Amino acid sequence: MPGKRKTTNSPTLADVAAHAGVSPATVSRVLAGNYPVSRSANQRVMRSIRELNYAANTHARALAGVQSKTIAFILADVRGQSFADAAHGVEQEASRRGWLSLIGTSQGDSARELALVQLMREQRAGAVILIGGIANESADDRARMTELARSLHAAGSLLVLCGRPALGDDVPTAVIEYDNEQGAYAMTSHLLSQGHRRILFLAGPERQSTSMQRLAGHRRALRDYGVPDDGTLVEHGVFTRASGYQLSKNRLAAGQDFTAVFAATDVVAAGVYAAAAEFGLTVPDDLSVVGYDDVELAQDLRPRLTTVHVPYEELGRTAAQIALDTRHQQPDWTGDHRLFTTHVVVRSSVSRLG
Amino acid sequence: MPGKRKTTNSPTLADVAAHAGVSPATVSRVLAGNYPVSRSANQRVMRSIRELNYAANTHARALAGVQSKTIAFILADVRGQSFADAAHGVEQEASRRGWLSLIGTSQGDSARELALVQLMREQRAGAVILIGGIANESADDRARMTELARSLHAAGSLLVLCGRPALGDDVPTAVIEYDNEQGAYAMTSHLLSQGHRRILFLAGPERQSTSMQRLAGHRRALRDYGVPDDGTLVEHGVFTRASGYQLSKNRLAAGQDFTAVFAATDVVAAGVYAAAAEFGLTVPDDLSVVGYDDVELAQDLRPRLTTVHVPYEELGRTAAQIALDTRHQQPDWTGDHRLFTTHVVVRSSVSRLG
DNA sequence: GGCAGCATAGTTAACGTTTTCTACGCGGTG
DNA sequence: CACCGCGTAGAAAACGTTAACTATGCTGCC
Repeated sequence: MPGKRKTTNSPTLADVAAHAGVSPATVSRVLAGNYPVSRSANQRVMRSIRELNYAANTHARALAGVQSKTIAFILADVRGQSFADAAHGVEQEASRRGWLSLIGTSQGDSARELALVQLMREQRAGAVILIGGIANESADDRARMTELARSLHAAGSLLVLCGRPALGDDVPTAVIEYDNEQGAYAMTSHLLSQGHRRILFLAGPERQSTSMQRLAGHRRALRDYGVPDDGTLVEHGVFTRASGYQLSKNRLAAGQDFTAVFAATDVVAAGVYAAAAEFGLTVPDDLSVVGYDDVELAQDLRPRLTTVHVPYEELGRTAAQIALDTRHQQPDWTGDHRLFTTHVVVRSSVSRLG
Repeated sequence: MPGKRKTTNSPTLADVAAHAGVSPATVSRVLAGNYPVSRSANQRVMRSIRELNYAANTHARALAGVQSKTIAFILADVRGQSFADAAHGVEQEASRRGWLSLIGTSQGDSARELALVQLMREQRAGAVILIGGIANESADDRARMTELARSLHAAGSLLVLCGRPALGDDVPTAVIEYDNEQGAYAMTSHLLSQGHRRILFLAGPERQSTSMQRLAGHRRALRDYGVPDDGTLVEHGVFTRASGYQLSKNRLAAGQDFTAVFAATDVVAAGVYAAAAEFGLTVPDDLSVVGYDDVELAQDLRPRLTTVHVPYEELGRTAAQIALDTRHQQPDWTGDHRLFTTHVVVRSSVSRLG
């Protein structure tokens, strides 16, 4: 017997039409609701849809020319609290408008990120949001990303940089940033004003944008205060608790030649707390510790952590808003740029010296 | 002048073909690599693709019959550490195989979850993974979810329940669970063995599956030890730090008639720590506290939190594996079921009484 | 020297929608 | 009473791919 070609099939619009005794066009119209359809036809169609348990095929729909309402976002890792907050902002705003979110994780790798953006482009995502800093981005990587931004824009989509520096003035992207450098500057100033002169800075990866910006802010503050900065008080690691623990443990084992630690991230600071405890040091009496991000954890650490507040969720929400609002711009549009501010949240992890 | 219909357009496969001076079929073959193509044609096509910056249209591809390699997962909120861990497991396994992840958040709402599953079905996702418990699920909701599971399965996709009880024996779903009830039983037994008799249980929402299972385990342990359980030592809230703080603060203000608190979640326990501190109570001397989940935070709380370990990331990874491996089953397939075990991690937040 | 068979290439019919175009009946109007 | 317009319906042409057929030179072998 001649069977159907495919074995597993969902009912199609044509099936519904046949079942309801109308044409496919009518079913489509009932679904879209943008064309007059008689009461009786409408009812029959709705009934058939329910009985056949019909689900429209998004792919066919997209091909036929309807926006697919999918937004993409790419971040290093969903497990980081700050990333998760930003992702939540994006997702919330998107779903509030009935959009679906495609997600990809880059592990902070530039090549993988590029590949993901290309994948999202193939999916015809309405916008692609890049969340957080990126590491080891070569000039070539930047050129390719720029090209992707242009392609996306030409296709009526949009590349959005969230928490990351712009690609260039003439690149059609939206960038939603926060003042990373300024936040670090303010924090180091705070430490300095409390009398600290030897501050160990626990940075992230050497060539990671967020890490570099925070380190730059720290250094500028040192310079402005005329505090020597010979680079021996900077350690590079990754943005994890384990890294903060290991790095500070090593330095402590080698002899404590600093009175404060500025961890590039709150979770790194948590690692510092753990190491300090192992050496019998109490925070902040024996060692002051500060972080960056102001995630919930900062309030659970004892003593509560002094840190820099970053409005991650708002950042994500704004990114989604801009992404969804400013697509389909003029061909010569060259971007939008928002800068959020950060501020120091003083809690109890810094002592006053002298 | 007669312009093109659409204003914003990406180059199509036909454009590439024209540019390279070959037929569309040849371009498709070069891309797929499943058919012999001459060296020269191949090169010309690749060159044209690069010059035009071509990106294949996934929708057209999917329509023409190629699996779109998209997996969907739905959870209550990306911000929870345990959810994030599970999501990470899913995403990692998916992307390792070259699949993309669609994500949706339900805020723990059953109706919204149902709507999301339907949306994912319309997207023709290869599998739909539901992560974490669900609240207020009515019998009707369950019936509708069952129907969706069947539709998904009939279409060659699959519904996967991760960290949530099965829908029924004859429903074609994969379920990846951990022993929620047993973990709570073990934890309460531990508290009991340390001499605690009056234990305040801080549960989640009244009709939330995870919360109910944990509470059930707690109660069974109480029963087995012959400890009275009149329900006055159970409070319902939500799985947040704020909820744990408020609930325990209220009870403490009313007079402390318990020696230990079993928080349904580690972050709830963090709230308890905060409240205890406000009342001048030290953990564990004045009050023992335990949690559930064993997220990273448990190690940063002071004293370090005794809790129940749940392998969230592995749960997520396994869900994705099963989802991707066991699609396209026989029509009469009725599911897969995995049960992970939990165990108590003893740290320093419980004192020995008597 | 004819022809089987192989390596390439092009044609064309799907795939499941949406969206023009047409088409048809019918009530009201000049 | 002819005709216009309106409300409703269907036919058919896209949309951008893939894959099943055809088609066309060649190579080499009997």
